[in-house]
Amino acid sequence: MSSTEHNSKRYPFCDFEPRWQEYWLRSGAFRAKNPGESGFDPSAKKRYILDMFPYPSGNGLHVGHLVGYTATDILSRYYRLRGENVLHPMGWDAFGLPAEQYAIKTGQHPRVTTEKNITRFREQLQLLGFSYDWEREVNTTDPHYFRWTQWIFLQLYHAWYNPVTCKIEPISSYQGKEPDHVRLAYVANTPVNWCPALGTVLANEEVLNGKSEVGGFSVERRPMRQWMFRITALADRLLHDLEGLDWPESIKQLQRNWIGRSQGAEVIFSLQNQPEKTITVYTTRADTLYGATYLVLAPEHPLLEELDLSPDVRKALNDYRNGCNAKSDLERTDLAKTKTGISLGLDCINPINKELIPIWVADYVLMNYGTGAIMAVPAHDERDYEFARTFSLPISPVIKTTPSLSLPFNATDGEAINSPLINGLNAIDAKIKIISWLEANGMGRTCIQYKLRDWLFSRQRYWGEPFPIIWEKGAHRALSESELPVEPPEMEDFKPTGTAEPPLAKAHEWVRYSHQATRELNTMPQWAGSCWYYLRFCDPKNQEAFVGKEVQEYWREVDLYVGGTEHAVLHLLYARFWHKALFDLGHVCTAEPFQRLVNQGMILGPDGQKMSKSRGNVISPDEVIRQYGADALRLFEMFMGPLEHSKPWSITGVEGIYRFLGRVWRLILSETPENIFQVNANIMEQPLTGAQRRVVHSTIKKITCDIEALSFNTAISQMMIFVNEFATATPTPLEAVQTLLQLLSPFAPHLAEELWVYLAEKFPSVRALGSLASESSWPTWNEEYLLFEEITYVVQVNGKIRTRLTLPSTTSQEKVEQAALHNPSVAPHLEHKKIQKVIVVPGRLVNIVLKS
RNA sequence: GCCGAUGUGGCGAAAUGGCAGACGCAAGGGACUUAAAAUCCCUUUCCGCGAAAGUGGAGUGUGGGUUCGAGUCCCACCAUCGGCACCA
Repeated sequence: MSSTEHNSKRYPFCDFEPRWQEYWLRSGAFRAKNPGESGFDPSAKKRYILDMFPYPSGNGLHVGHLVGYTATDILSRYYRLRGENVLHPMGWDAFGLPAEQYAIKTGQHPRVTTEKNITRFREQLQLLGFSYDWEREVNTTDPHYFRWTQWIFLQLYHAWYNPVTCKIEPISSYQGKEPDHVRLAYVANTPVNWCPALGTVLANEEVLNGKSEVGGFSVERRPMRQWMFRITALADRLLHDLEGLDWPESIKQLQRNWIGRSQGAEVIFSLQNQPEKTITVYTTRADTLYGATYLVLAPEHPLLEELDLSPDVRKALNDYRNGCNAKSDLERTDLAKTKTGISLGLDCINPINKELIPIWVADYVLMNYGTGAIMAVPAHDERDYEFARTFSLPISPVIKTTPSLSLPFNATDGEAINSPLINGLNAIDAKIKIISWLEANGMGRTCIQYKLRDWLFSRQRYWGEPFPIIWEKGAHRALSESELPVEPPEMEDFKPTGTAEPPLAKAHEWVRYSHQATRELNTMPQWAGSCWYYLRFCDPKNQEAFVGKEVQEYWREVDLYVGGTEHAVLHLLYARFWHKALFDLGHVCTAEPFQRLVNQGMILGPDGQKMSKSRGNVISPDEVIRQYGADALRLFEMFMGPLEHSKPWSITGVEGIYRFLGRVWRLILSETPENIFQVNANIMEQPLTGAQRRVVHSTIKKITCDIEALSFNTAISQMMIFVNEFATATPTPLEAVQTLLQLLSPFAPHLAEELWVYLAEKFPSVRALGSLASESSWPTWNEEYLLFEEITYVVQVNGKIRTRLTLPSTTSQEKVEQAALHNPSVAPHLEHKKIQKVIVVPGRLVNIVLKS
């Protein structure tokens, strides 16, 4: 190749990068072999390395998406060089709202735009030389894929949670009369998050501060008939099994908070004069029962319909409830500062002391947590305190105060007072005593509550998986497996209907399943496809099962899962739930899907702000690759800093990495006057000097350890040190450069592959290691070669460095100490002082401590 | 308010309790060149003293503590970011 052709380039990446990408693709270099396939090696360790698959948006990828993908690619290539069987697939989470909304705007069918976007995403990923096994590519919108999404839905529909075995079991093991009441997938008519702007309902997890997570539209609560998943049945296992996972503590904590387990008690209060009517409250502070001075019901509490109220109160109540209904969730929380409520003019009886306390209705009590009713202890609860002050209700302390505490305090270690049964006890013992009293008297029991709600699983959309469900005479019925997949109808107009009715209602022919039965009109949420895609990757072409049994037992769980924090409680919780259900039903062999999770940090724009189209600071990989090549982009993404950190993009940083790769190129090749590249005449098959051998072996060690610790930035630093070291070495030992290429090949695979071929052509010894860098093996180091003959000790007096001392590494500690004490730069600092002690850290330093 | 993460040069960062700032960027100076690009070399935490080689001191968000020795461990606080938020 002529250098004029690439005269602005430091090395001809635009020639060899596409060439290697094409070669890898064509030769199937990164195919992972399944058990039973020819070439499958049962002795090789399996390793499943997974990226969170992307939603193929119309904008293409930006450089921030590539951080995680590059990291997993380096690991995959590294483990392959170590002889492991690496599963590293990629696919598309392609159902979803943006495609549908774009379709509505432009009239293009979402299938068309999705197909186009996927093509673009795939091209972009291939431009980076990622070593995905593309034969395993999956697409959630492909009928061959969502057939199995629907199939899994049917397994969950035909299952229930058996509270005796604490397991999910086929519905056939249910002995009761109402299987529809216990199914894991069930229909409920409950208040849901309805988003008028999106024309659909949303899961709790998709609503932030009363706004939709997608688009930020306001969300209101209204009762609708919807499909739900009984995820709360597994709340305890979802919580408990976090312990065994190698996930960032912060993500585990996020899930724990979301599940929100709390242990407390239900206490039964009966109404004065209507003893047959009772109110059950939930409290975590049973020890403060004596301090309850009133009781509060949520405005939606069903008991309110049954109570005998004076006409005035009934009217006031209705007004108040209407007022609450009109408020969105956002308003209800915004107005948190001032408490509102009305008194019912009724009293109930505190079971512990038979005192009469008034019943109030207030919207600071939520119907969807606990029992929708609380006992208010204003002395020791901020909210109750505020409410009591607003309405001049009595406040009676039942925990001993100290000078540092003022009302309301909720001390958990305080001593109970004014509470005859438990006076003097601490909170823990007091709780136990109160609860056992309540249980003994039939007035309450211990109880566990979760913040986690059941998962709202249906959406009023077109571009999603239809449910494999039909309705007949008001009852739902599952389709049989042989009727899968249920494909969405071809429709011209899939705009929201403007009512709660899903767009599929407009496909009149499709809707009619039979003379008597109609199809379910809702579709599944985007999470459905991503709940199990990691299983399909193991066996993507299987026509008989969602994943083959033997294959699943081989690949098991994902060993390393890399993605962003934004999925901390959505995808990661939902997928764990499906996985556990499949586990209980015997379809998978592990209780958890993702053993190790790593969150890559965000790449910010060059301005330090989050990359976004509106800020105009989005960096596209295409332009970077055009100027500097894929290897430079890959290497820079990893060199920027720790994988988990967010950091701003810097084009001069890419420049620096590009220079480094140019140095590697010139270390190995030189250009003839005829503009031909050939192996540098300096490179010779000759032994390393002791010092060189130390550099080579310490580099192997550092890079190996750093890759395993995911510290790619320091691994790259070490390569730079290595290159700086050998740049001036004449002659250059072949072993050094060949090792460098092996170490570099997971990071900058194109360049390493290209240079390896040059070396292999010239030197048979290189050829013998592998005709390609990617076909050689990962180098190993020898600890013996890392030792120095001489060691430089730092000599400190009272912790301050006074001199350095170079001694043979065999020098004994006593000799080192003596040498330090008698050193001419040290001696003046010791004059007229008494030495208290001398600390010698072997191989490192001497600290002389003087008496003060 | 609660929970979690992070705080080190001009910037990205590095440092099993043992030489703070490796590696890279940027900046400045030099070499090569008619010139530029590219490449190579040197300097660059701050404050003193020195013509210079040097040399003295301070320094990892703030204040305490443990230790011969702390960026690293402990306590308190501050700031930034992320999550949750009337969850009884």
